[in-house]
Formats: sequence, C-alpha cells, structure tokens
Amino acid sequence: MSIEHDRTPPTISEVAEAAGVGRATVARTLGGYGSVSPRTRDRILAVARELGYRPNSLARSMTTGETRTLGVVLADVGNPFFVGVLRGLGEAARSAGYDVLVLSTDEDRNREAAAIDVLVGKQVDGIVLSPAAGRSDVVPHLDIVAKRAIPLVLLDRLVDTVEADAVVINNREASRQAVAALIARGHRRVGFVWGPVTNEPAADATDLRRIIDHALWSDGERLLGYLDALEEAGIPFDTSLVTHVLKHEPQATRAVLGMLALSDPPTAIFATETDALTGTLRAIRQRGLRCPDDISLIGFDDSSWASVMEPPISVVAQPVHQLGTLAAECLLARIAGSDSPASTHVLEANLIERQSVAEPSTLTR
Amino acid sequence: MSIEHDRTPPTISEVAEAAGVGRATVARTLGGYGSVSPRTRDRILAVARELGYRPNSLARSMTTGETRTLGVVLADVGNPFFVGVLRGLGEAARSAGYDVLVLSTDEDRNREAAAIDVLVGKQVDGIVLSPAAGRSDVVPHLDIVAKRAIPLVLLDRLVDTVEADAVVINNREASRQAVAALIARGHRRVGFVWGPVTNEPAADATDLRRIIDHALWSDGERLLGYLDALEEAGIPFDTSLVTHVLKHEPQATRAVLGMLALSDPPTAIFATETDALTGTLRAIRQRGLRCPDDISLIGFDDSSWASVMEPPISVVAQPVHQLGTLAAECLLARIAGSDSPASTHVLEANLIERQSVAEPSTLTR
DNA sequence: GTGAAAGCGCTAACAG
DNA sequence: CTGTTAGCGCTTTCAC
Repeated sequence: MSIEHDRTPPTISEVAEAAGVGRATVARTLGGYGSVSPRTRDRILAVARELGYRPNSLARSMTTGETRTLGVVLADVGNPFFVGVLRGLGEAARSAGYDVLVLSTDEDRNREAAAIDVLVGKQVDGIVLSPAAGRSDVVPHLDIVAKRAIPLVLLDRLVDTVEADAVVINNREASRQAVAALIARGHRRVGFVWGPVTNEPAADATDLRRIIDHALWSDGERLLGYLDALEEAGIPFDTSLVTHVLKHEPQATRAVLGMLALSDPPTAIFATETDALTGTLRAIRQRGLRCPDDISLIGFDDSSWASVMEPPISVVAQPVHQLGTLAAECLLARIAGSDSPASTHVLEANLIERQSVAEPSTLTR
Repeated sequence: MSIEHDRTPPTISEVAEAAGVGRATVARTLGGYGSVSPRTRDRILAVARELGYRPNSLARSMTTGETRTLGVVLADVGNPFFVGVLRGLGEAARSAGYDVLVLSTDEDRNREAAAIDVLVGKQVDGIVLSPAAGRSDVVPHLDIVAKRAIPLVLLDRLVDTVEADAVVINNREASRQAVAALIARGHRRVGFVWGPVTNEPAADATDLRRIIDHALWSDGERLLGYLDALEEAGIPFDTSLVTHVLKHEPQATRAVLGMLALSDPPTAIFATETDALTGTLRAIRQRGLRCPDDISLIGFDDSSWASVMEPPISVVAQPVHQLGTLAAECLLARIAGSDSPASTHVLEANLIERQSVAEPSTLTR
C-alpha cells in the first residue's frame, strides 16, 4: 500500500461507483442516517476505508446549514483567565460533538467586528463573545448576529444594549469582600490596581460612576465593589488610589510605584487581574517592601504560582472552568432550539485567604 | 431600519436581482476579482450593504478548494508554553489573512487522530501539529495528510518517521547549559524533574536511552542534555534523581518530596516545565527548605511570576512567540506552493540566570 | 464589461 | 431498502 499523492480525495460518488451502488446509499451508510441493508453497508464501509474516504464537512454543512462549530471571540487568549474558560468551553463543546473556532481581539473593537464577520461567514452555529464594549455602549457589529438569529452568549461581561444570554461572575460582591477583608484588618488606604482605562483620573466619585458606564462591565463592577466596601466602612474615596492605566504589567508596576510614593501611601493593594498582581508585586519588590509586613495584597484569579509564592497570596478565585462549560451549555441549548427568554447566569467568585494580608504596619500608617 | 429575523440571509443571486445585474457581475464585485465598470460596481456595493449581504465562506471554499484556515493540534492549550506559541502563530496567520482552528489532545493519541480527522474534514489549508508521539514511534493517522499532500509543520517535537517541516528548540543544549550551570556552582546531585513517563525508573543509563526513544522528542532531548552535563563533569548518573511521573503538578511535588527524603538528596533541581517548577517549589516549601540557601533551582519557560518570586528564579527561556510565528510562516510558505525539501528549524532557548542558584550548603552536602 | 451555465461534495425528497 | 434528482452559494469558464 504505497502512499500516493492523490490530490483529488475520494468522494461519495467514487465510493458509490467502486461499490456498485447509488450515491444515496453510500451517503446513508457513511452519514449514519436512514437505513441500509447490513450486506451493502459492510461492502460500502470496506470500500470507503480502502479508498481512504473522509467526509467533506464543508459540503455537508452547505446542505445541512449547520457546521457543528462554535465561534468564540475573546479579548485576550493569553490571559490565564480566558485560557481557563476556554478549556472548560472546549471540553463541553467537544463532548457535544462541536468544534471551537477561537478568535482574539486584544480589546480592539474593530478586530471584534472583523472576528464576528469571519464567524458569520464561516456559518458557525453559535457565538460566545466577551465583548470589548463598555456596559452602556452600543455594539453595531452584533446587529448581524441578531438579524440572522445566530445564538449568542456573552461571557464575563454584560452589555446593556445587547439582549442575549450571559455567563458572568459576581464581580461586585467578590470585590467588595476582598476589600472588606483588607479593611477588617485595619487598612484604610487601599490601592485598587486596575481601574477603568481613562486619560485622567476620576475627579470625584460621581465622575467615577460616569466612567464606569463606559468601562468594561467586569472592570466597573469590581470598582463598584471597592466603593461599596469603602462606603460600608465610612472611608472617603481617594481618586489617587485607583489606577487608570492601560492593562499591561509594566503600567501596573509604574502606577503602583506612583502610589507608593504618595505622602500618604496605601497600606494594602487589591490587584484585580493576574498581570495587575505581578506588576504590583514587582513594584513592591523594587521598593524593597515586604508583603505582608509592609504592605498587604490581594489578587484576582487563582494560580498555582500565587499559592506557592512567599508569602502565599490571597486571591479572589473565579470558577473559570465552570464559566466555560456553562457558556457552552447555554449556547448549545439555544442551538438546540431553546427559546426561553435571555437570561444571565451569575457564578460566584470567592476570596481565598492565604498569607499576604496582615495589619498595617505602624510605620507606614 | 428594523431588525427582522431574516432566517435566509441574502445571497449573491438576491443582490444580483435587486441590483438588476447578473450573478457573475456581483460575484466579481464582491469577490474583488475580475473587472466591473465603476458605475455598476457602486450600485452593487450599495445594494449589498443595504441587504446586509455577507459572503458565505463555506460556499466559496467549496468551489475554490481553499478555506484560508490553518489547523493547529496541540497537546495542551492550558500550558503557558503553548499559549505563547499560539499567540505568535495566530498573529502571523491573521496578518496573512488566515484563521486558526485549534484542537487540543491532552497528549492522547486517539484524540490526536480525531483532531486530524476533523481538520481534514474541514479542509484546512495546512496543519501545525505538536505530536503526542515518541521520537521513533509511527503515527498512522498522519498518513491521510501525507496522502492528500496537506502541508504539515511539526511543532516543538520531532518524529523520526514523519517527513515534514519542523520548528523546535535546541532542547538538548539548553538543558545541558542549565545543568552545567548548576554543576559549575558545585552541585553534584541534581534532580531532574520531568523525565519521560514510565512505569518504573530506568535501570541504568542504557535503559534510559531506550526509554528516550519512545518519549516525546523534547522530553528526551532535555534528559539527554542533562546526561551530557553530568558526563562532562564526570558525575555518575543516578536513576533516583530523575522522575518518571505523570506530568501533573501534584505528581511533581510528590516526586520531589521523595527525592528530598533520600539519604543523599539533591542539592539542586532542574524543573523542565512550568508545572514541574511550581510543583517543585511546593515541595521545597513543604519541607521548609529555602531557595537558594538550602537548594538551588532552575526552571523551564520564563514567566512574569518567575521573575517576581523571592528569590527570582533562573529559567531556560524559550522563544515561544517566535516559535509560533515561524511555524506559521513555514506552513504558509508550503501552502503558497514551496516545494523545497522538508527542513527542521531549530530556535535557541537560553538560560536566564537570576537568584535561585547558589553553592550547595555544607549541611545538605 | 457582462451574463448564462456548469459544478464543487454533500443531503434530502421522492420514486421505485 | 435503494436510486434519481434537485439544490446549498459560490466561482469560473466561456460566450456575447
């Protein structure tokens, strides 16, 4: 059996001819539908194997109208959070017989629009999207998916103007808990590392609410949770304790360094994403500060390294895997025809307390 | 302009009719080939936009035979190494106008075979594969891609029996350097954390070579580099210093704990993957050992957290991004028709020395 | 510069 | 149980 380069793969017709039967019979056999007599079935199967026949899913999709493929549009495929979600999503999809086509946008709305176009063009059966839009922004490039009634599930971020199923976590409450834990230990100046990206810091709390309206829902919620905790404790909001930098690690380091240089620096920091956490840690190390003796710290998104750090770092852990599987299940249900009204599923993130939090040192106080 | 659920999207025919021209003209306009008079062109474009026309890439692919999609089959989409590679790969593909379909195998050969089948069925224009096969294993499920002459690039791992372009790292030399660096500091007992998975440890060096033959190429090379370094220094090989456990973090921790309990424990450890490193760190912490005072450590794959650890950890850094872009470029070149003989590209990984290595303590010596 | 017609590989009605 | 036929939406000759 020599391997020859047969540039024209065998089709159903060829199998049919070689087996001496009609095309439909072969299609039924290979497609596993309809009924075929065992005898011819076996012969067809044998011939198909012999010829190295593989179904052409493109052709199949053309006629059936379904591709058994889920499109996923994520902000950043490098972010451990999304990586975790993707694993859950992929597993759930695969076990339902679906493949997953992943596109990354780097939070760029044009790329998001392009990604949606690609997915629509490829006729995916449904789309999971973690939108790069603020909570009250309008997202015109989703019109096409609404118009074509392509099942859509929003992931991790809500958008007021989009009516679709959504799977998110209780960012606000989780954030509030984390900050409250800090306050409970006696901290009154808590830095918040990834506030919404803006050109200049919020003028005041009211201005902040306006900013939050155009920030990613998840970012806004985390900030709101922070404000909640402050308010509960009667601590006035200080704009200089919230960063508004681009979400890259070096930016976080610089911003934290800035906070630390304040005349009245934070005694604790809440870093709301993985890169914010490593960036913050770097700043702390650069200043020669020790955690938790000199400064307390809580991160977001659990990871193996966070628990093996010295000290082990307290984090708000998101159920990433479950987030992914749930998103897939939601979408699959829609694809299967469910027409219940759009609903938002809220999963719980929980604070995992380790050893990065202590009382504020009397020195820095 | 109300959004109606138009379950049958506009086709070229409909645009043609609405614009009062023939289908071919519309196809030429929308497809951007052939030539069309500016006037009709504009009218068609206007009508197409009005109708919300989107090309159906499935139909297009059916006739052209190309999908402008690259298939990628990876062992583990959760591994930071592959995540990094994927980013590079995705960027390169995207900028060439290709999409990427990623499938994960978890090192399971059956799933790998299934993944290949999916990709072949979906008519991807080329495949990047990081095979779950040992260096001298045979991979029957690749016959079909050879037979159909589907461009293939091996990623990170070589397989003797597969003739295809490949993009890998100089694992052996990088590993040798790392171990040599440890030895240069005076270590003579160096633990090696992720040796090939086997049921029982190698009986001797010869037995080990046999094992390496059926191990993943990259794993084998790293182990060979370790042996090289030992040999250079005239240090006898001790099988109890190489793990053969499954590649999951807890396994690494347990294995290292075992080594540490030896009557003559290692004074340094070389952890050849991210999870091996965190697992090793955990074992070190559990034993209450301090790095580098009590035990030295070198990891594999750089990461932000490794450099922010206390102490910052020395690692062998792989050019992950470049690995990805190069793989994409290779594949794209083949797709474009290059027929130069298959070649293997070897990229360099380099040791980044930080502060996790010191002289062995006189105590544990 | 433009249109008519064939066909990519498959499924789905419908006959037989 | 099996074969014939008609498309799916697009590109691509090939005439006009």
